[in-house]
Amino acid sequence: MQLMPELPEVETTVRLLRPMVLGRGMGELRVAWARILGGQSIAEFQKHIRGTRVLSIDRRAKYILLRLGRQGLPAGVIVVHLRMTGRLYVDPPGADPESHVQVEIELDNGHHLRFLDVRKFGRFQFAHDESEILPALGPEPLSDDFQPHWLMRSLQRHRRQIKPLLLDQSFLAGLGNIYVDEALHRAGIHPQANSARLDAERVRALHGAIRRILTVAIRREGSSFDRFYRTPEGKPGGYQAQFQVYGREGQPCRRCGGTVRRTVVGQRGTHWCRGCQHR
DNA sequence: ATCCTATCCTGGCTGC
DNA sequence: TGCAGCCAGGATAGGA
Repeated sequence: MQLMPELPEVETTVRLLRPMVLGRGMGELRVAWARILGGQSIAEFQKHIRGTRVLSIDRRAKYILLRLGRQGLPAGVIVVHLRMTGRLYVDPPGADPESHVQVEIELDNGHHLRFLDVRKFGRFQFAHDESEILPALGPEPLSDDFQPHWLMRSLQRHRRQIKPLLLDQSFLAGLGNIYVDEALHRAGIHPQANSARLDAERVRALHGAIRRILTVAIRREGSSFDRFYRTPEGKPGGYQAQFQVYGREGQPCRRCGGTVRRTVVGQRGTHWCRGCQHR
């Protein structure tokens, strides 16, 4: 079983990295797997970042944005996507790099910003402006833009299976397979329910479930099952202990006692409870 | 508009 | 025990 970093894992990464990178100067770049850079050459990337400082680090959807400046003026941004097995962290001087470190940048305090990615699906890209890289993204589920009436209208505008729709980052930004399964279970919605047919009560429940689950998961510093997701401090997250359905195929539902099932919906492994979730 | 498939990758798992 | 083959899984592109 894998863990793909979703909004809570990316948010945790950003929060823990912030004090380690803010204001730091960017030095020598080393790249093991050039395709991680998304087509840009190592030399170009190095030229762009050399002598810049980190002005800010933020999250948008599942992207990490490291904004850079030179003499206080904006000088581009590094856009990182962890995809499934990526980790971004800072090592102190002398720390032995782990295997699968694909990109590292020496910082002006001798530490290294390291991007580790076993499967190499992640991206670590430079752009003059993040708009060159970020695709169209829906609202942030923890922002004020995400309201029940917005969700109701938007669900009705589409007529899609609810799970693939919630995974669509241009619809709503930041959810992935795990938190969608958990949110649908909490809201009592079948993963294949038609988005346009959910009544107002279900939609309110879904809105509340998404907010609640993401908020608690961030508080727990995300979820980890295996060696993949770790916070930048190297610790596993703690939210996996709260999973109601994800990864619990064949085990009893914690709410109704029925058996948690696993099926495939929209080409994704999907965990749900027939007793709790209806179309 | 929506859905489906292939692609990118590697480690872990299954089955023999 | 060893090994070949299968599979997951986010995002995207291209075809139906």
